[in-house]
Amino acid sequence: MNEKLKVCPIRYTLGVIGGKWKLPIICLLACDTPMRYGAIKKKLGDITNMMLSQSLKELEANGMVNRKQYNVIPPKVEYSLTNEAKELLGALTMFAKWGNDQIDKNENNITSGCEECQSSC
Amino acid sequence: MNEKLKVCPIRYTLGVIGGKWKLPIICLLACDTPMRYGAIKKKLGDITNMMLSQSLKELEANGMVNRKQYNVIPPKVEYSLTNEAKELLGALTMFAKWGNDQIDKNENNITSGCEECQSSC
DNA sequence: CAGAATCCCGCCGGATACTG
DNA sequence: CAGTATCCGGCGGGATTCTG
Repeated sequence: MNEKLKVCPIRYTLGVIGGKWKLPIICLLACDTPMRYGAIKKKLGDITNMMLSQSLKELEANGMVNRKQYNVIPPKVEYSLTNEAKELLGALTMFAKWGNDQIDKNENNITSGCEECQSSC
Repeated sequence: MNEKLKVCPIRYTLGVIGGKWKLPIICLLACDTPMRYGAIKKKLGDITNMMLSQSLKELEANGMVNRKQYNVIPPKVEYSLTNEAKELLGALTMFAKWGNDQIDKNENNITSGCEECQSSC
């Protein structure tokens, strides 16, 4: 992601939101209320500290999340979506709609909530 | 993809178009002219037969491409996008636009064509 | 021409333990 | 509370070879 290469913009986008956990995190933060590290972890349920901190770090590096650190003890850090990230939500909604249509078409007895991020996605 | 699971529709969508080669293939076929196996391979350049046939097969299984086989010798097979796939192109365009904006923002001396699929994506 | 079969490697992501 | 450090297995994808 940080090399200066000619790259397909779609693949660039998928690189930013790709991987197993970034999308669920973005969905969680889409509610527009800053969330603490522990709260995100609790919502996602089975993510490890390793994966969560790494995913958040990469999302931050790509300008997707704001990290606000309060210098208190015990530590408190809040994460929220950047405006750039919010601009992606529209496209994600289209993906969700398309995905739902396909799921309904292929196998017509499926419930279509987002299990991982526990939200509407 | 074929298990009957509650699944996030966005992740379902990314599952369908995910992987290294499916997106370039879709971009190629987006021109709306059916393409032969060999033509796709030639355009993509460095894809192996393994990856191309596997990607096409999975795309077909997920209702993304039509496979038209002419029973002649030597074999001739043409691939094209299904209507379902075409419904995704709008969302892909949004992804491309967002990706371009980000690329321009982060590193402002980059050309933004799609190197892999040789098309406008 | 349009693939299938096999073998193999890198790395994404998981488990566990530790810390300011 | 909010993370690091280290080790490790599985699997996505590549190289090569073969065929109807």
